[in-house]
Amino acid sequence: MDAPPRPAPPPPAPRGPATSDVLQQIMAITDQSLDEAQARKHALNCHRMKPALFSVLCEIKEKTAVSIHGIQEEDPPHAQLTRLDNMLLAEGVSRPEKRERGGPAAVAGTATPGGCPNDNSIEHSDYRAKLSQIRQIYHSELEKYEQACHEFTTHVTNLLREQSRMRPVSPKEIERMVGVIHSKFSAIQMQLKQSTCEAVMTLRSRFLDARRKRQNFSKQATEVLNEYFYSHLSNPYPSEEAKEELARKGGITVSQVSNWFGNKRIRYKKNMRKFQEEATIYTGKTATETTEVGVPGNHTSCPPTPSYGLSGPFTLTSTGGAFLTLQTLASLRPSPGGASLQSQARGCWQGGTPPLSTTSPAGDPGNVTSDAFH
DNA sequence: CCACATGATTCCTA
DNA sequence: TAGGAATCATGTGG
Repeated sequence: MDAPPRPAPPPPAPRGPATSDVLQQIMAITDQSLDEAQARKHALNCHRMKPALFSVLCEIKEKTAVSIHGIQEEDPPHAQLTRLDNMLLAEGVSRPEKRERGGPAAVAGTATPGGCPNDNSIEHSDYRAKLSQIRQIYHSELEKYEQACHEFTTHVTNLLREQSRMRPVSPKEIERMVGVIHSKFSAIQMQLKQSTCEAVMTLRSRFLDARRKRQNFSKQATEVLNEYFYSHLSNPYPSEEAKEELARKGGITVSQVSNWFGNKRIRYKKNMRKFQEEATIYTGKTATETTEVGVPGNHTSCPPTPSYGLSGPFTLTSTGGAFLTLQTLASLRPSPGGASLQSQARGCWQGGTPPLSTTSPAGDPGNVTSDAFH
């Protein structure tokens, strides 16, 4: 039935027998020891028929390679990678660590007008430290991956080049292999980027977005704010400059100053009786300071908000205990020059309506202390 | 644990 | 857009 395959059919082509001979030798190599194989390899390399055989193999390879080409490539995870990259860039992770304004000074003077909206002094610096940690880890890992990728690529390329002496390996094939390696490594990189993004997000939610996480202000901050508040009781609307100054002095942010004044005004108005004692303390305090420094109403000595002007009501309130009486007095006082700014302001803000535009905090610093004009 | 104090946020208005 | 009012959530003292 089945005739055994003929060992060597005599093909007409002149190189027929030679080819099969070489092939047989190749096959035999696997059965031999390493040294033997090495010697055989060398012999094969020097064989006069080697170039011919090689070209045949190349031809076959060329044909099969086409079908392989179609299979590879065409996977666009680029979109996600771009997203991750953008995210990391936006979070400041991708950048190699940017130095922010003055190191230690940044803690003391955190009032940074026009700064980042989340500039919450200590907490923010803590956040930055953690972010910096993440950044460092990210970059070191990235570097490791890149190095590994490079090493592996070089290794594989060398291997293929080495092999190209034995079998047909086109430069294109090497290129393709390098591409495969790169895509594998970039998949790993993507994972790294993804987990870094997650870490940053967690950090954000823990620090910056923890809205309700609050800390009571330092004593100094509270004092600075209270002093300003009670010395400008007739118009407790600090200008932007005044806020900045208060923020600087209290080691808090401008928005915190705004919050504080907003809360204070409303709580004071709601329960003046409760704040009476506090008012006495601060007005008394400012009074002494006034005599000491000689700049009433400006115990915070904020240059941009020269609330000089021996504010009528303030001068009076500075006598201490007569606080409520003074309020009444102030509101009843006829205003010289027609515009009873202070009574207006006072009447307004305590009466539940916002201050008139004439005394609006948006005005120049001088207006803030409109009570100082009398 | 509770009540109160207080900083922060949200919504609304002028 | 700043400020008022209400509310939330945390800190703090008893």
